[in-house]
Amino acid sequence: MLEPLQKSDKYEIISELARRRGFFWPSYEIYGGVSGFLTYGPLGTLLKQRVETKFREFFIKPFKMLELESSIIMPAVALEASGHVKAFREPMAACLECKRRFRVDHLLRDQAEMSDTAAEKLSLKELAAEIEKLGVRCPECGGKLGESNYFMTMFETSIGPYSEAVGYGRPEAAQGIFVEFKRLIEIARGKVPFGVVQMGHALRNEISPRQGPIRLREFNIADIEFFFDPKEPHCPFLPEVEKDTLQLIPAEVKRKKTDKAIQVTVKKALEKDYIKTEWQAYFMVLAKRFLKTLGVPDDKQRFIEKLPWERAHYSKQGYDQEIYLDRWGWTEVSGHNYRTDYDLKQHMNHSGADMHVFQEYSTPRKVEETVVSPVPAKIGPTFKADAQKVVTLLSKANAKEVKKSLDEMGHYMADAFKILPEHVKFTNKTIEETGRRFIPHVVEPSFGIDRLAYAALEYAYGKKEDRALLRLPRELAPIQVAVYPLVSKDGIPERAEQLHKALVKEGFAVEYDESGSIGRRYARADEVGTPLCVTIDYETLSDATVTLRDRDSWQQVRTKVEDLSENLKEYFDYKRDFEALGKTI
RNA sequence: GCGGUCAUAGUCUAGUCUGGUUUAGGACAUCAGCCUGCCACGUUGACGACCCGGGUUCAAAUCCCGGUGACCGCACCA
Repeated sequence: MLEPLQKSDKYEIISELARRRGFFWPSYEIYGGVSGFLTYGPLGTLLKQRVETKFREFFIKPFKMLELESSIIMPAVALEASGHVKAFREPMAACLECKRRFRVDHLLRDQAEMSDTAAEKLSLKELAAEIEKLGVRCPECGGKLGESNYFMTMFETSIGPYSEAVGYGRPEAAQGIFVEFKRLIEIARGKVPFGVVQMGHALRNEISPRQGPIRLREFNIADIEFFFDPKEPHCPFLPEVEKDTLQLIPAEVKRKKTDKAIQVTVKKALEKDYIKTEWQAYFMVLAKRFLKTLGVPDDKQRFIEKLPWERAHYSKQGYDQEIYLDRWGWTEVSGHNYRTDYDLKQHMNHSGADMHVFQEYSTPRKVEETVVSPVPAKIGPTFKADAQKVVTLLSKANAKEVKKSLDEMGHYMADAFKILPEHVKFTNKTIEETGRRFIPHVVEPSFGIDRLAYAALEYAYGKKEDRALLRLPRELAPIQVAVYPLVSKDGIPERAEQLHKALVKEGFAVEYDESGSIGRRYARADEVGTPLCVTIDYETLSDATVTLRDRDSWQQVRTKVEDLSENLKEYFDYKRDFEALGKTI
């Protein structure tokens, strides 16, 4: 009864701490703020860098993936090709009575039982006509609906001062990879499977972003595009992970309107066809392990499949990786989509660039093939001046079609020219095929970096004796080591500064502070997740030893200054625990 | 975008209803001293705020209107 009505949730606590200590805060605060934009302060910038470094170690290095930085502004042609210009807009209409706004395509789906894809294809005029014809009404108050308008969810701009050229802020980093595919595959020396990664900003003009670092208009994304041969979809690393379990909500479970996850091994998920491609399953396991290293335990993670109408336009199968956050419940942190060859095909068709990959067979294959060849001696007299054209046409013609036509109708039409059997001859050839050409398929794990950084903070947050503590994994801590003189007199600060400099030189992220009492400084270090504090005292002056203090246990050990750097390196590489850093005090 | 609630230093907040008693009060944090021999010690001092614009009034942090932003609900989140 006496409990406060609204207990402040972790988001509130974290964002207060984040503002105060410089992790992140809303941008443009002095002008009242603009929602959907976030500024990373000094500590947040470091934290985000650490998350990205971890990401590289986890996904890029082991697979020799290529990392890329392409531009954020994209010309309209590229995004028209990718389908985003069409897909990143929503037809919306307002109810004339209650003024609520709705997505028109959703209304048609729900009220008129029109399929989602059908509704998507309609123009504004056609939508209006359908609404009229089918009598679609406001689902809330039953009022009449007003005119439909598109809301464009990409940021639009123009490129160059006088040009009419339309550009958009990229809504995903992925397109930068597809657009540059030709160069990338060349750099990869033509071999699939291979992965490309792009981390960077992406822009989406969300209608009403409201959740701090969780939903931003400008956000950090890490897209992996992993290209493979659809005829060789086998993932060789699968045995390493197939016994790992995933909390899964496949579409067939989700349709039953339950969000109870089933626990299955990767192997079973593939057998049961819950996950359609091995590579995707593999990356889902890695994603789960990755989140664990950021501090999110297994039981706070799950994967939920997107139903067909929830999926992005390019996706054949999609799972969201969700983690549990105190304020928002299950929250997406990564999306795993099977994009097939959709994007490369689209860019190939629109740009004319060849996006095929050639893969050599281990042994060349012999292929029997019928070839049609023109007979100039007969064609010349028949077609006279057009003879050369006819020869060219016939040499490009498909032998099977020509034969079929001649067999069935007695002639074959090459454009407007009527070809008779005597004009051609057929030969059987054995051709040696050394490989095949195909457009690679792609699975895409795509992470929201801002959400990851936030999740790391939320899961690190805790209290010890009423003091706030960030138990960040040691490789994520913005500041690795703090150097403190026990008191600020008798030459102790000088000795401490000396040590501070030495550690900086060794490459550690070190902080030095001599203000206030030692206890206060420890408390401050705990609050920003600094795992270790080094304290210089009178003993240091006489025997060159220092105390090391552990953030989580507040225990202390004593170690020699000369061993410090080496010991710390091993500690941050997880080769040594805190207790092994010196003699327990 | 709609409806409701709200906006005071770095942070949390008192004051707003009932305009003047306010050079806007406090706590914590920060900074400068003194003190201090290992966990937010004590002490002296300093810095620091009424979201923006308009209106009502002799007088506005306080009342009214508009804007911006935040929170909650609805819608949206491909």
